[in-house]
Amino acid sequence: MAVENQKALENRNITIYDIAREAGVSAATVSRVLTNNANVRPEKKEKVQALIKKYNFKPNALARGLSDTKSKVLGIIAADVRNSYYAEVVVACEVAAREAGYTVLLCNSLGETEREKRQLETLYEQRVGAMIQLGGRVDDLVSDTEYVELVNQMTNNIPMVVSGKLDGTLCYQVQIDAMKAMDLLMEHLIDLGHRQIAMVGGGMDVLSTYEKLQRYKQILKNYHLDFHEEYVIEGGYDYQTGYRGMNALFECEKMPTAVVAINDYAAVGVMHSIYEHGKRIPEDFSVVSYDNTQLTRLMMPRLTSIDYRYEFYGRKLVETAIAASEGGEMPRIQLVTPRLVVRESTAPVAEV
Amino acid sequence: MAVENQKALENRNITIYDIAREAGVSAATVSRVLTNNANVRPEKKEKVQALIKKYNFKPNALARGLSDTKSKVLGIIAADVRNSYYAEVVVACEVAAREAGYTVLLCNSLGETEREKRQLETLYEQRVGAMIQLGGRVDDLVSDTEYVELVNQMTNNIPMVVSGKLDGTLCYQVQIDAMKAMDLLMEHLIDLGHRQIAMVGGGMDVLSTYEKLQRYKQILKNYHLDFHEEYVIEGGYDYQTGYRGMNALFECEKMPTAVVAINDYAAVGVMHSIYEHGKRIPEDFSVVSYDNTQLTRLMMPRLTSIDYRYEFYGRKLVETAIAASEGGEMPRIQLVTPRLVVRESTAPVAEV
DNA sequence: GTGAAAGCGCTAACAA
DNA sequence: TTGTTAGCGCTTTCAC
Repeated sequence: MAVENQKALENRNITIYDIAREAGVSAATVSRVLTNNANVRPEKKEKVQALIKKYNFKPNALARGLSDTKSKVLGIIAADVRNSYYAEVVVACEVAAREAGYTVLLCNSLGETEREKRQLETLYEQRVGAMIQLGGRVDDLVSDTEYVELVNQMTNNIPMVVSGKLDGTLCYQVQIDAMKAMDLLMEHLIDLGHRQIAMVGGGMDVLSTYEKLQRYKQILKNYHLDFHEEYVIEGGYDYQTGYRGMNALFECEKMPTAVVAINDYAAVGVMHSIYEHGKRIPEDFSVVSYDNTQLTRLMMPRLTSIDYRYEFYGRKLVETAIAASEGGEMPRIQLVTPRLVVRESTAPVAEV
Repeated sequence: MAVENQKALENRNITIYDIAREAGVSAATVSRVLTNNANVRPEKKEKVQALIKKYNFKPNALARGLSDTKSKVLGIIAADVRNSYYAEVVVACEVAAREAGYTVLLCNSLGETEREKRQLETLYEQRVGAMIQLGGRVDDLVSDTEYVELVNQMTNNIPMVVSGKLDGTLCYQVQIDAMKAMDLLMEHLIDLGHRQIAMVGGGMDVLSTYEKLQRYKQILKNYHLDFHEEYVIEGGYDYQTGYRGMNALFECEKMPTAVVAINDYAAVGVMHSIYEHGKRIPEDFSVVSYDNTQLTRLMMPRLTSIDYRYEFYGRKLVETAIAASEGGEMPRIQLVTPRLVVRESTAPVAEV
C-alpha cells in the first residue's frame, strides 16, 4: 500500500507537503492554490485541487494564523445567550461573520467581571482578529478602571468593538440609539392619549438605561406633563423586577395608564401583576417594552416593543470588527436606529 | 529607550524570546514556567513570572496548538441558541469547559444542513480538540449519509460528541433519556386521573420524538388505555404547531383532558389556543411540556415540564469531549436521566 | 510561474 | 535544572 493511501486511510496529518509531493510541485505552490492569491499554471492547479479533494485535505487554521496573516476568527463576549436579546445579536453576528469567511469564538460572561476578564485574555491568547463585546462592563455608565486598563493592553494589537462604551479606551462603539428608542415609545403612548406613563426596571448604573430615563424626563417636559417620582421603578432586567414594580405601581394614589418596561422579561412580570389585579391589557393598561425578542410574540396579548433590527445590528458590529482587524478605517461611534413594532398590548387610553 | 521598553509600550509581538532574553534564560525555560510541567529553579521562575506580568505577556495559543499539544478548544455546533433549550445547554457546556481550562468555539447551524457541514469543516480546520454537536443532523431518526461520510472523515483525528446519534460513525453519544422523560410525564398525568392524553408537536423524523411517541403508546397499553389516533398531532417545535394543534384537538369528538407538548414553545401555543376557547389551565386542561426553559416560568400558570438538568448535561458532554480529546476511555453511549418539575399547569382531572 | 528557504511562537526531545 | 535543537503546517519573500 502506497504511503499516500495509508495516510488517506488514516486521514491523519495530511499537510500541504503530502499534497505537494504527490502533485510533483512545491509546498509553496499548493499554498498558492489554497489562498488563491498568486498565479499558478492551470494544469498544476487542477492537479492540486484534485488531490485536495481526494484526501479531503483541510489546511490547518492554526498554522495559517501563526504565519503573518491575521486570523479569521472573531471573538465575541456576550453577557448571557440565555437572554434572548443576546441570543439574537450573537446569531446575527455569527451569520454576518460567516458570510465574510470568519469564524466566531463565543464567551458568556454571565455577569461576572472576573469571568469577563479571563475571557478577554483567552480571546487575546487565541489571537482573534477582533473582539466584540456585548453587554457586561461595556454597559456601565461609569467604566470600571481595572477593566479599562486590561482592554487597553489588548487593544494595541486586537481591535475591539463594543455594544456600549468604555471610557478611556479606543474601542469602536456600535450602539443602539437609546434616546431614539424612548422617543418612539413615548410618542406612541402619548399619541394614544396616555399621560400617566410609568417606567419599570433597569439600573441607573447602566448607560442605556440612564439615557432612557433622561430622555423620558425630557419628553415629559416637552409635552408639559408632570414627572412623578413614583412612576420610575428601578431594578433589574428580569421578570421579578417587572412583577414587583407593577405591584408597587398599584399602590400609587393616581395610577399610570401605561407602562414602559425596560425589556421583555420585565414586561412579562408587569403583565402578570396586572392580570393578578384583575385588570386587562390593553383595555386597562398599555404595556410596551424594549428588545422585541421572541417573548413579545409569545405573550397574550402580543407586546408592542422596540426592535433593534438584529440582522442589521449584527452585521454592523461584524463589519466594524473585520474592518478594524484588517486595518480599514471605521468611525469610532456608530448608532443603530431602532424601530417600533406595534402589537396588541397598546391601545388608546380608556375614557375616565 | 531600551528595546524592551519599546516593545512594552507597543505591547506588540512580545514572545517568550523577549521574556527569555531579559530574564537571561532560554525560551525553553520560559515555556517551562508557562506550562508549569517541569522544574525550574525558583529564582528564575520568579524572575520570569515578574517579566510576564510586567509586559502583560500572553502566550500565543495558535503557536501552542501548532506544536504537539492538543489545542484546548472545544468546537460546539448548536442548532440555534435563540431557542432557549440550546442556549441552556451551550452555556452549561461553556461553563464546564472553562472550568477545565478549555475555550469554546460556537457555531449555529440554523437548521441548514449545508451550513452545518461547512461548520464541521471550519471546526476541523481550527483543529479543535473535540467537537460537540447539539441538534441538527444528529437528531435525525435516519442519519444523513453524506453527513455521516463527512463526519467519518474528521472523526479519525477529532473526536465528536453528539446529543443524539449518527449511525455509521464512532461519535460519542450523550443523550437525554427520552423514554424516561415520557414515563415521568405520563405517570404524573395518569396519577392525576387523566385518561385522555394528547401529544402535540414534533416530527417523527426526529429520533427523540419518535422514541417519545413509541413510549407514549406503550404506556397507554400498560395502563389499558385506548390509543386515539387523533390525539397525536405531529408538526414542528414552535408556537404555531402548539396553537394549531390544540385548535385541532378542540374539534375532536371526545376531547383530551391533558396535553403533552413537545417543547415549551409548543406548550405556549397550546395554552393560547385553550384560552381563546375560553377554557382554563389547569382546571379544564392540564398542560405539560419538555425542556423546562425559562418560558415555563414566564407563563401563567407556570408550566409543569421535564427538566434536563442542564448543568449536569453540559458537564457530561464536555467531560466526554475532553476525555476523548485527551485519549481517555469513555463509554460510547451515555444517558442523562431527566426529572419532572411540577408547577401549576397540571391538576387532577375535573369530575365529569 | 515556481521552488527554496525563512519565519510565525511555541513545546518537547535530547543533551549536557 | 537548563539550553540547544528540531519541528508543528502554513505563508511569503526572494531568486530564478
